Amino acid sequence: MGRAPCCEKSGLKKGPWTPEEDEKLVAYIKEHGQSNWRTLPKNAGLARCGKSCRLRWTNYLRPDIKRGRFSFEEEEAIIQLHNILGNKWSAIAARLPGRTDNEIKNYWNTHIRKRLLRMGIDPVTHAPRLDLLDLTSLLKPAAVAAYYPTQVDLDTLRALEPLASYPDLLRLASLLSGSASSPQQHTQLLLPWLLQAQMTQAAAATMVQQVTPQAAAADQFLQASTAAYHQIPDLVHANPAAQQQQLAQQPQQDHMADACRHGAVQPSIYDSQLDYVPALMQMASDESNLQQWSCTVSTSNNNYNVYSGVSTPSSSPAAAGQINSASTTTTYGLNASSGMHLYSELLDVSDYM
DNA sequence: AACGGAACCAACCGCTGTTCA
DNA sequence: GTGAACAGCGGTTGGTTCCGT
Repeated sequence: MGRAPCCEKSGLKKGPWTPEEDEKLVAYIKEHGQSNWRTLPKNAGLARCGKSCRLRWTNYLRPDIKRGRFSFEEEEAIIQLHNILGNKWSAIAARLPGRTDNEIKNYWNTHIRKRLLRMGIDPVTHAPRLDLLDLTSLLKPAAVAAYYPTQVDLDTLRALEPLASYPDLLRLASLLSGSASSPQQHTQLLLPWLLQAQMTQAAAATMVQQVTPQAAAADQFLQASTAAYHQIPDLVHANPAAQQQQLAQQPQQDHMADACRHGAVQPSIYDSQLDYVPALMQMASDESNLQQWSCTVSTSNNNYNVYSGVSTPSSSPAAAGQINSASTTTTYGLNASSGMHLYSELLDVSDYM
C-alpha cells in the first residue's frame, strides 16, 4: 500500500505563470511555509501541479534569489566549479548565493559554453581541443626523432597527451618550440611540472571521491587543486631562456631517485640522466603509474598535504616557498585568495561590455 | 516594414533516490 | 519488505525577444 496520489493529473494548468498565480503562491507560502507541495496548490487555490508550484517558487519567486546579469566573479566561479563538479548544477548553485541551478544551467549553455568553445576549450573536459592544435609545430618532428629514431609517431603523441589538460603547459611548450634550445631541455623543463600537475589532479580526484558530497570539503578541494595549478603560470610568465638555463644546469637525479624509490623505475635500465625522460613521459601518460606512486592525501583543519613520489625543481622561483622538494612533500595552503584565475586572461573582456 | 535566424530563459519532461503507508 | 508517490535533479523544449538583412 503506497501513498495517495498527489493530485489529479488532468485539468491542471501548464505553461507560463500569471502574476495572479504568482501572488497566490507567494501569499500562501508566506503564511503556511513550503511544507507539502502535494496539497499546496489546492489549498492555495491554484490549478497547478505541486511540482510546477515548487519549480516556480524555487526558480523564480523565492525572496533570496538574485536576479540580473552574472558578474565576472560569478562566471569564473561557475567555470571553476564546473571543472570540478561537472554538470552538477545544484551543487554549483549551492556555492553561488542567490543563484538557482536552473539559472546557472541556462547561463552555462547560452553563454559560457559557447565562449569556451570559441577559445578552443572543450566545455566538458575544460582541456584545449587537440583537434584545433597544430601539434606538429610543438613537437618538431626532427627534434623528436632524436629521442625516437625509429618511431616519430603515435607513441610520441600519446606520451605527450597529458599536456592537453594543462593549457599553460601547452603555451610553454609552444614558447620552447620556437627557441633554439635542445629537445632534451624542453622535456626536462616540462616534465617535472607535468608530473606535479598530474599528481595533484590524481590526488584531488581521490579526495573528491572520499569526501563528496560534503560541501565544505569540496570547496577545500577546489582551492587546493587550483593553488597547485597556479604554480605553472608563474613559470610560463617568467623568462623562458633563463628558466631553461637554470633547469638545464640542475641535476635531475632527485626525480630519478624518487621514482626508483617508489618502484616505478628500474635503476639498472634508466641509469643515465637523459634516458629516463622519455620513459617518465610514458609513465606520466598512464594513470595506473600515478596510483603506483601512491599519492596519498590527508586532511587537517585548513591544509591538505599531498605526498607525491616525484619532487619538483627546487630552484624554480615558482616553487619557492610552496614546495619542499627535499622532503618530497608538497603542502598547499588553503588560502581563500588562491585560484579562481585559470581562465581570466583567456576570457574575452569585450563580452562584458 | 517584413522576414528569418540566433539568442535567451522559463517551464516542462523524465529519470533517480528517498520517503512512507 | 514492497511499491507508489514525493522531492530533487539534469536535460530538453518552446515561446519570446533581439538583431541583421
